[in-house]
Amino acid sequence: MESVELVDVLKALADPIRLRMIQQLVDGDPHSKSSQFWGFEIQKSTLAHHFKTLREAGVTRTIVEGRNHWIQLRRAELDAKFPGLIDALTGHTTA
Amino acid sequence: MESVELVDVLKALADPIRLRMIQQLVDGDPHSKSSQFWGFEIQKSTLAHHFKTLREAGVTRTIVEGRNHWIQLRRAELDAKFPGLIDALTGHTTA
DNA sequence: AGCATAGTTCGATGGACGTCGAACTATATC
DNA sequence: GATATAGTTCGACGTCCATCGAACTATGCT
Repeated sequence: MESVELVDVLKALADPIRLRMIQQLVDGDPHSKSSQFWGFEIQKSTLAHHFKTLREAGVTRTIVEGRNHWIQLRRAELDAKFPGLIDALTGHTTA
Repeated sequence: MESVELVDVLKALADPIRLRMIQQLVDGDPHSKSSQFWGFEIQKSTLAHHFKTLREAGVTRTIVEGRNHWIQLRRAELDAKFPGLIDALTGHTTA
């Protein structure tokens, strides 16, 4: 996590799909990777690609439970390293 | 400015050069576009490309004074539309 | 007018990226 | 073991983008 750079986080989030993903993940809870949950009209291989991009950028972690995978925002680490960033990117825009 | 989308701002700032640019512009004052000011080791055509990218994303404005051009962060508009974003991207990284 | 300077625009190039289908891995169920 | 299901990986394809050099525009200066 120490090696996570801001510019790489921004690259990861500068995509409409992935930006909406973290906005849905902002509550900090693990969410299913099942495509039904997200409502994107993309193939599951593309979905997996976006999950990987977020994880490799240090934005999310993956939890595996048997056949089911969960994705979770690394809220605490991100807030510690980039204070205010997640808040600014997720819904507090018009508040 | 109403049509400025968050994802497009992120695309504009998800580049090492342009991220450093807005970090130098964060004081809100106009800064010379002269390459000496920035200290990047890139050609002036590339510099102009980055200026254009920031401007078209709604992040900066350009002020022309005779032969000299100035670039300025659109601080107030960005703060109004994306509260906390500029703060989060400029300098609070290691604090 | 002639020349220098500040900055942009254009065309080309190489690399990165989003998307997809197909193949693959791994777990669950019968 | 056989089959189904969840999700990833791989290869290909097309598009976008950062970079550069050269040409261009426009202002200032002599």
